[in-house]
Amino acid sequence: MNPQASLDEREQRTWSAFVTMRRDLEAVLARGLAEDGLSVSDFEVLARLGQAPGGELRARDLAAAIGWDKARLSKHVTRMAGRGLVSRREAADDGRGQVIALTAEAAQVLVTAGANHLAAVRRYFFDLIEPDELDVLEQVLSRINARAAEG
Amino acid sequence: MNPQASLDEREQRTWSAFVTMRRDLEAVLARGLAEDGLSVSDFEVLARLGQAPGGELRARDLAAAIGWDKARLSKHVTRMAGRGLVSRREAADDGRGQVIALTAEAAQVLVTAGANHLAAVRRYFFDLIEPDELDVLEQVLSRINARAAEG
DNA sequence: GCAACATGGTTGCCATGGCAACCATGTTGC
DNA sequence: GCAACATGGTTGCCATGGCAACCATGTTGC
Repeated sequence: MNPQASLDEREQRTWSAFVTMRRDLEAVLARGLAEDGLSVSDFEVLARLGQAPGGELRARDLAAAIGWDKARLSKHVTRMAGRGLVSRREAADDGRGQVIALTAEAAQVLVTAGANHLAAVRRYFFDLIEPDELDVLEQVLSRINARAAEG
Repeated sequence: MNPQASLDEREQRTWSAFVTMRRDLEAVLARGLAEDGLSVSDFEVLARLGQAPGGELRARDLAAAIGWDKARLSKHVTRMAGRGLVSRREAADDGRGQVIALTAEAAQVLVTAGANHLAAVRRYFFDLIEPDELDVLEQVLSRINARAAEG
């Protein structure tokens, strides 16, 4: 049985294109970041820290901001700390808490990698979308995210 | 430095929504498949085999069809075979080749899981997209995929 | 002010995935 | 018909990620 039997032909085509896009766009962006020595996950962490005041965040808040499980963040931060990209210290106001901070080295890496990544996002995404198409995309994305969030 | 500095506000918002969508839609679909005992990867393999004549494909062709590295397929098929979802045999016409086939049990699982997955794809994706928006999406996806393919 | 509960993080276990090395079989050019 | 190359798969190594169990610290209700 064809599991897509009750999608019409156009929907099947679109869904298949969507699945391909998810895979290939991710791959192309990952390759770009890899040239600066970062994985997509590394970059998510660094970019978020870079946006935070002082370049640091509570682990809890960082995890929430990038949508990760706390276990995933804990383990990833351990690896990144080993590479000198982040540092950890205890939270002043909560005996359980950890504050994760960008290192000076990571701040440098982020400048370069961020610029390159941005160029890639332009090249592989925004350059291919007309303004009126972007309107549509925004609408659709917001509906999809709302529904996914409600479960 | 904010790595998104040269995206305008609307682009930043859209990109952020896009990243969220990739993560959350994937997660919601994965949870659905998990209820039928399958991972997204399992389902990709089974669905493709289910579409093939006789429910079987050369490993090489299966990997190409779902866009996987041959090593990834090899290892995943080993695990799936261990769970009784696929079987392996040598290709008649190529001493190097393996033919991967759906088992009878997997064909059953695929009927149920396929229907459930399809319902989820409707609920979390197509139900939220108007026909004219689907046109736009198709166009944009095809451009993005073409560019990602050219590198 | 203490028991019950909530929150923040870490660790272990297991499945997953990328990449390179490897091995075996096929194919090609001469 | 053989050397060089190509193709098809498997394995090893390492990083990654989900989930549950666990431990420590905070908070709440009484």
